Amino acid sequence: MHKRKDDKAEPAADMVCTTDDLLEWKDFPKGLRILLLDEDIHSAAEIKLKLEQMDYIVSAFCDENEAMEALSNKCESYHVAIVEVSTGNNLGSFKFLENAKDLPTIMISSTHCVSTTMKCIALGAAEFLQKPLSEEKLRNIWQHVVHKAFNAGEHSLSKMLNPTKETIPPVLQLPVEKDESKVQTSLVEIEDLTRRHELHHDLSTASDKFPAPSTPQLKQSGRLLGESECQEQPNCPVEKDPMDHDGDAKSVENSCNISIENITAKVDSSSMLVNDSIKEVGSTSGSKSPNHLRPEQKSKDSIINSKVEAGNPKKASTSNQNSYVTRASRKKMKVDWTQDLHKRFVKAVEQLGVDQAIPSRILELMKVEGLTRHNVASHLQKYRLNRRHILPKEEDRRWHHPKDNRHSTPRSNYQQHKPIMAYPSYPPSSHPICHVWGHPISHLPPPTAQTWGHPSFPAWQTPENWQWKTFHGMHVDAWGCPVMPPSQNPNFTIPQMQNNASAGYQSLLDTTFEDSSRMAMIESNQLAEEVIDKAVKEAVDMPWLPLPLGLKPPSTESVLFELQRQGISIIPPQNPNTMWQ
DNA sequence: TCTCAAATAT
DNA sequence: CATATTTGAG
Repeated sequence: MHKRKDDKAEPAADMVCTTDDLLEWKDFPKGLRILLLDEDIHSAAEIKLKLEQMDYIVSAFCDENEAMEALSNKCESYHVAIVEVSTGNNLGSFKFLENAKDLPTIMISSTHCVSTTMKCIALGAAEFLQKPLSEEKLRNIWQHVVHKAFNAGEHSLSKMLNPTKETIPPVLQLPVEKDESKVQTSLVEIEDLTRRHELHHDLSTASDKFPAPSTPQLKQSGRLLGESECQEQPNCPVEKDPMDHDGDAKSVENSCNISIENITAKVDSSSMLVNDSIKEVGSTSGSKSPNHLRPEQKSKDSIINSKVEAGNPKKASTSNQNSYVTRASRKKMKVDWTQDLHKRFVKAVEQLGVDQAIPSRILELMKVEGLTRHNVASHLQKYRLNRRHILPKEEDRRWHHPKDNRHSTPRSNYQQHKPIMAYPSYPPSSHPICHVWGHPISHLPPPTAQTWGHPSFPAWQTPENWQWKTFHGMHVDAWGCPVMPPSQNPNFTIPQMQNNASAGYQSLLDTTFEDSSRMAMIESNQLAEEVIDKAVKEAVDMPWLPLPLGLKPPSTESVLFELQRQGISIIPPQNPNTMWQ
């Protein structure tokens, strides 16, 4: 965000219009000013003509530099840009695109190239249209302006209503949040706005109204809304800029604060996973779009825009028509506990100590925008439940695998191993376990930062399958037990993993013997003298039994010597040879 | 506020 | 039908 502004002395092409402007704008799309850039003069003329027939005001350019110049000079003059991407002028077009950061830019091309499209979108293009441009497509471009205004409007409205508070509504806007009111306000306005435009465009098809741009859009933020659902999530639409809100005491923390949305985004780009963290309960397709757009795009308002961009307009149902906004605002969000989110959760829990982990604190520590205490509480409930079920077993298993201790991290308090004395299997949380093997027990927040893994990507977890439902064998670990030393690659095989059920029994068998003897050793140490004495005694008393481990039969010489010492010089004739053999 | 348990949604 | 998450009560 900030980056953008600093980067290039952006010709304040920003916010060409706001919701207010739109409200004032009587016959809205009419008079929309469009900057058209197409190197092909004919094409340019053609498009221009079409646009003008729709009462748009068009400034056509065939030269990219001219266009850019125009942009920088009279930036305020355009509401939207349409830029042609031909195979020959790729670079130029992109340059323009990059330059027109704050101007909704629609890329057009006669060639269909996914990667180019991707690139455009990634660079912040609002849409990518393929030639020939249908009238419908062109007619719809005004929607980008609305989206733009919409997003900006949220900012300003929020600001106005609550200058000190978050400028931007939390990504996840829940009904209970205080922000509700102001958001609501903006929603109402927007809704009103939409109504008015519906009147104007009465004749167009329903899908023309609100449904997004004509081209199926990528959800840059990695989520798709239900196809027939509202395309925008008025209450959670704006990209959170950590620095941008919450100027108060929390500001520092906020640097690592993260919205659910952002978490998702990060995951998306880093692990190629697309997980929606929160989605509308009602939204139809939970379809995950496999789009991994480069981070660059984040700079622009792309995240917002893209999110705003709806799915397939053709599917837009009539239900959109009335109060889609209102409905959206009411919609309950479902928190999807992605591995990332869960990771945060677990981290928080561990920091607090499993014992003292309560929803409110966890929530604080997690620093996830929009997440509510309820959400956390719920998850905590499940978390505890799970541990209750799984840990005992796990402990049992570990009880037989003392050596595993070597790898367990101090933090994994609930992975602690059983004490020597058997005790009913309770969740470790209910009683701090004393460690037999001398491993540090810290259910308390380790003072030092993340010692057991990368903050955003603890290694102990297989990203894709953090949920026990997916890989039962991984449950315990998946539930956040840092069982392995930090590693660079979250996917590599971890020793601990092998000891989980999922790894099968082989490893169990493999280690049993060693573990047992290990145990024996330890016990021996503990009872050192007793044990040794006993062993010796047994050996002496019952020479016919195999000698205890570690004891060797005396040498003939030493025996003879001892006998002699005791005054027995004559060895009994009875099979002296077999006596010790 | 926290927890537990029932209700719901996927 | 099972599981995950929300909702509601104590």
